[in-house]
Amino acid sequence: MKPDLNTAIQPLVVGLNAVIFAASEGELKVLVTESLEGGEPALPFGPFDPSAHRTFEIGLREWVRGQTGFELGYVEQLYTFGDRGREAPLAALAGSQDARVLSVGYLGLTPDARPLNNTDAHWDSWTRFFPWEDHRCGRPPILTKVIEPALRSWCDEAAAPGRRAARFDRVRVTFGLDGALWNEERALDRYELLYEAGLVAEAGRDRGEANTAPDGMGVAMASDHRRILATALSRLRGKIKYRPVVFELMGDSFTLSDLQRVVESVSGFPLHKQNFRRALDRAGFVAGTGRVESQTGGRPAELYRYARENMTAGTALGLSIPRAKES
Amino acid sequence: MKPDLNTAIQPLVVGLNAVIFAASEGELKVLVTESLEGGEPALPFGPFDPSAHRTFEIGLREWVRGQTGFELGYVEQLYTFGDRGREAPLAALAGSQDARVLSVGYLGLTPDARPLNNTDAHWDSWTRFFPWEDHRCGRPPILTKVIEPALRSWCDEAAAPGRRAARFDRVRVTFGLDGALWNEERALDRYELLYEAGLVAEAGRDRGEANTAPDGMGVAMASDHRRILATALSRLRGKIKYRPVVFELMGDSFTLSDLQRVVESVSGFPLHKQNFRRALDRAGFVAGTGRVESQTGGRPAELYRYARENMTAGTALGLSIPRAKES
DNA sequence: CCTGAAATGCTCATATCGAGCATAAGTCTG
DNA sequence: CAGACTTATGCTCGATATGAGCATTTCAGG
Repeated sequence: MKPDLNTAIQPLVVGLNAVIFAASEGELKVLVTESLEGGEPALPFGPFDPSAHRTFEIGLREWVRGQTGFELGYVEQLYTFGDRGREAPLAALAGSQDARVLSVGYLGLTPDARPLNNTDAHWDSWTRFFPWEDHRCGRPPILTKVIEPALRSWCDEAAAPGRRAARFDRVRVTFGLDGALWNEERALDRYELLYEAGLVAEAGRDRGEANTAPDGMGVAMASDHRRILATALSRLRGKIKYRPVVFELMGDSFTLSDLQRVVESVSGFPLHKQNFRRALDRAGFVAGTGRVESQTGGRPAELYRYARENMTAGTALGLSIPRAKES
Repeated sequence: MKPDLNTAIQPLVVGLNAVIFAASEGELKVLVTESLEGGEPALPFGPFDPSAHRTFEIGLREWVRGQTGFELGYVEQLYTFGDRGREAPLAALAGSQDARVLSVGYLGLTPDARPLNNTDAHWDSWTRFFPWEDHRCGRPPILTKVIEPALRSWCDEAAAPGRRAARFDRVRVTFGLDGALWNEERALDRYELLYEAGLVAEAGRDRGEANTAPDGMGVAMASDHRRILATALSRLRGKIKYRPVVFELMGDSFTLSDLQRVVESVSGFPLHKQNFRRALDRAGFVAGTGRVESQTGGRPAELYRYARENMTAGTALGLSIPRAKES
């Protein structure tokens, strides 16, 4: 086990990918750019310049500031993507056809979808890319009508009966079929399974084959960006339950319904309002400000703020997500 | 936001670091090597060769197999470390003094601490590196006698009173002082705080200054390897609660006490035996095999196995960790 | 056969969770 | 302006989960 660090033979290029989420009007939005040749939307992507940046995070914040004109708040590293093949569309841009492109994905959160001083980029709802993940108005029809049957027949395509059973079991847990529960945190697993089954456009594209994806399976993204986005969504959905990160998406003051709408938009599920509020103040996450918001269409709602000061206690740091039964 | 991917000016080298955990005799062990010049133990480290390896994970599994002669089971990416300065001790080994070294850290789990066909590497208990994290026999004396007072005076050293309060608040939540609870998942935060406060040997070493670390603060590791190890421990401690990963550390059959000892060794806390068992079978994680283990020193214990088949149901995927009061 | 050591079984008070009814306080409509 | 409608907010109730600890079982060893 002696370290034997050879200098890489194939050139390596390292980039930074950012999945930047913001909430606007109770919807979780993601920053995407549409400038690539292929016409496919992409995530903001920037080079990592080792001579200029002391750390990844500093580099990331710097080019986000430069490109969009705003400052990132919460930032966390997601994953480093380095599979061969992912570079093809990007290496061309880098000018070095033969370079292996690694990219370090970051998740960034910012309170509201600010206007951008750059015209290629815009805020887009994540549901455009993962329509099957949005259960706020009940189980999405695409799941029942298209995805389930397609996955079942994908299972049957497997050669051996054992492999068929294994495939089906995976489908079952991942998509919550036949009595299993839909786990919103499994967004990445679902995307990967759909990719494997050839049900998203990237699958055919990456293999240079014809597109076998049905209609309605969301918008394909450049390179493996939709996978990175799925990683970010999964991570955010999980994190929200054990760290008070939602508040990074909220402004200084908000109504509890605003907060609930954002959490619903993140998790993709409708929540039980009263229980959500009970959990909130049991945990001491928020404090009332005394002011009210009257444009609610009903009784005015009190404005709350994030109670940072309470968070130092040994209390739970996560939000409970009490799902409501139906939309 | 046009992608503007310059080829890096400073050479980049990417390595893979593995934190490989195994359980042996109810203790969580980590694979370390002692071969570096500095005399400091290090984590297994291998080059990532982009021309040979299609993915990081394949590369990792391959050199672990080559170096140690065994196959990794569960593998998960931890974090990519790329701060400037971390490379100094490693670049020398790589032969390129000026290269920037990134390393992708991986966590690997394997059922038991197998003998190695390589003599530099050996299995070591993690407690050697983080003695303050082991609360199985009560709060470790080093915390009360050394760390707490040192951290309190570090807080007082801060210039402004506001900064003092901020420091203290951080210390308080991180180390569970003054009524706050000790959260075992914060192992990384604790290590980072100790580093900042100059209480671990790496702090002085990295700044080229004298060692200000008190005795008993665990064994320093090469480069930022102790930080990587802390990352892995934190991740494992968290993961164990919401994915059935402990079983990756167990053999085919085990007694419930074996399982409990491993969980205790991971979390660093003694567990309430009866409640631990109740939680286990409520979740359906394990199934009895009918066989018994008689070398227990008391009533023989039934041997159990991991009930993979139950895991497909929509049940909770995490282990509950019901702490016992005292050792 | 008695004793100590674990393993295993069971109970009880308390906290938490899921569900839903009831009331309050605005806007909107005729 | 009254009544309908909408959203906010308060509260209750039964089902479950959790923390704590007592009791019983089943072995090894003297």
